[in-house]
Amino acid sequence: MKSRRTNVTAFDVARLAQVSQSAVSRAFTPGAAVAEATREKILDAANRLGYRPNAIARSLITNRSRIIGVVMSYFDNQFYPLVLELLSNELRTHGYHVLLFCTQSGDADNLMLEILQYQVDGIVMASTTFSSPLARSCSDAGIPVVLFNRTARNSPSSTVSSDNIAGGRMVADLLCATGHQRMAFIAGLEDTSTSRDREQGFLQGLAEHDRRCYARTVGNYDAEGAKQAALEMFSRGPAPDAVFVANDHMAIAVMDTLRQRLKLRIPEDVSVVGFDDVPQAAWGSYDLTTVRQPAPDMIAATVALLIRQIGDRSAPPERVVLPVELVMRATVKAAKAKRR
Amino acid sequence: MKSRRTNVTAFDVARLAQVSQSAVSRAFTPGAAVAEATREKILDAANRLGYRPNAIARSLITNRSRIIGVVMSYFDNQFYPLVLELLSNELRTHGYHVLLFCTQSGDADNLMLEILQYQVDGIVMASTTFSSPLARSCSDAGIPVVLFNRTARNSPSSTVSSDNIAGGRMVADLLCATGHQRMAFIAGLEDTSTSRDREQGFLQGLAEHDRRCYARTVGNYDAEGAKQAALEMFSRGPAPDAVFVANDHMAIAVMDTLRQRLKLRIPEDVSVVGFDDVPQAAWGSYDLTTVRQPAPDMIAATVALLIRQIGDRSAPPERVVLPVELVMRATVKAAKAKRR
DNA sequence: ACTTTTAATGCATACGTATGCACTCAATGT
DNA sequence: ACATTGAGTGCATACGTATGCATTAAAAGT
Repeated sequence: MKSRRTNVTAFDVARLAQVSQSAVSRAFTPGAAVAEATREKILDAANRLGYRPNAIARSLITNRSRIIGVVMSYFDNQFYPLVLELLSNELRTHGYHVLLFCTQSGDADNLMLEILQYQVDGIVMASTTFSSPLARSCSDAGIPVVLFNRTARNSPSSTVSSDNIAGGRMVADLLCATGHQRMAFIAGLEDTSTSRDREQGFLQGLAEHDRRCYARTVGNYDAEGAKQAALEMFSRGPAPDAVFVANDHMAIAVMDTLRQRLKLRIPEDVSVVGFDDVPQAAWGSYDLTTVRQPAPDMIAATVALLIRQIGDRSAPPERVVLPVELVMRATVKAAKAKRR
Repeated sequence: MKSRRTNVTAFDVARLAQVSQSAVSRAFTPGAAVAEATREKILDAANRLGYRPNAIARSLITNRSRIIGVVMSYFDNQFYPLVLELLSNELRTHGYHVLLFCTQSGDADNLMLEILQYQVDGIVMASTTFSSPLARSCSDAGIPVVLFNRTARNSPSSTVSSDNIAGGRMVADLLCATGHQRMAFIAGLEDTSTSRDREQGFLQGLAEHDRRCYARTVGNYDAEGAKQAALEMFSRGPAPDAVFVANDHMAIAVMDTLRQRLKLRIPEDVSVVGFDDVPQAAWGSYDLTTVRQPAPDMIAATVALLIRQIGDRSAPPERVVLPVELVMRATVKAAKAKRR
């Protein structure tokens, strides 16, 4: 019937319930001073009219949008969609909602300006970082920022990640303990803390066993890149007998390449280890030994951090690092029981 | 320094640029009447102060939030995350942003009420439907709703899907042409239009070749469910020699189960066909023959539809159906060149 | 040179809600 | 019986922007 959007306002409800607009507002504000009788009268009228408080108007006056901006990319790496789902649900239980921004590398700064226009109460940057000036401007504006699965040195932002260094070291320990000789690493994006830390931990772990990394190529956290990196790595000299790949998404592409293109058996000819423990790692065709990131804990920490900092704007940034766990499956050759 | 959120307003900019607040507003409104000189003066002042228009306040007065509510679930089926990414990007090029709601089946109605509070300009429901009364209340409120990858009979909502029926028929044609004898179907969720339509098309296609469906179980669009469905299907009587699975996500789980648990070879012992063409279908270990949904086209149609209906609230709902394409890979046994 | 049109600008108001303040009235204390 | 408290309520205003209207200045037309 009506061509214009039919906005039922608090005034309409007030008129029907024979109270003031203030009373209506209070009826919808938990903990506000309203008599139980009038509250019910108001809720009744509201239902009758199909009234829902206008979150936009509410945000304007409270200066709280209850919206969290989330910046994310690499959706083809299943880790991130699942994180997004967990994050959305966890935020929802705390009364917050997700305004989503996808970015293909680079324009994170422009994107951030768009986010800020929406007066978000906080920002989660997953698989992305942004320029220091911008980070500072958020900090100045009192908007908490959490870098998820990334760390940054000179940033005023908080950080939630898993212990990538320890994870890398675990892989080194495992491969050494199982008697591998030529252990290689396929890196993700060179400028990400995850790839750097996993590599660093791996190298440290090898060093503790008096070993060095036998070969290294770069896959840029991309399936196609990983395939090329694997081919390159196996195209010269004696082949590695173990490859640590910086994440599962690449590790799976590497496994396919080793098997189909190079006709290698896993783990008989070469062992493969990944990182993240995405669902596909457990699929029958891969059964990939990997390092599990505690996604639910990371999300819980992220949300807790955000909420604390929203409540207290002067709270200092924190850096949360959560423990990882080695998941033993079928892509690492067991140690030979040899005694000599 | 300042402990409160430091909100630079249009008035601050106006004062610095020695103009009125109206002028500032117009400087940021494309196509508004401002002299080029003053516009530059204002933008200069805005930059100096770090001013960004407050989208919340703007929404309040224009009655346009430039936010689209997106409801989505089944993130472990890679099809949906990728759709989400495409959708977000496409909307962004049109000046819209995504408010994301994840739902684990059932509470779609409650969720919708939360969405409506945010005065979204439109709603996309992917992999979900909601109650008719609610659909009607959106329609009454003049908020366009697009059901993505779902169809609904008596709904006032628009609909974008691919031609699932034709897809199912293509699979039937393919399996018949390649000489299969016992062709089976593993369904998704029984109450989804996608599963029903794909099955219906499959059955019609078989009927046209004077064939019937040899066996049928239900996997509920879930990996574990698909595994059980496959085991059940192959546990009694002569095994099927071809299985059409309602989507790739399940088809992959089925392949793993057939190979590892039942020691069957694909396609020598049994052919498998999926639906969607998710990235994993092309992975080396699967190389799954499947029916491709034209995700980019579906997204483009969705956004176009939304924008048209936002512009003209009285525009009638539309039902867009886009063509699918058979992607031949390696999981269907080629026809024997037999003449007798 | 005078009128008519057009472009820029400012003023004032509206969007829908939350909240400080003042007020009423019933309940409690003495 | 009176003072005191406290809970409920309404009034008025503020949040930051967009926009109709009136006004002015400049350009265009004759």
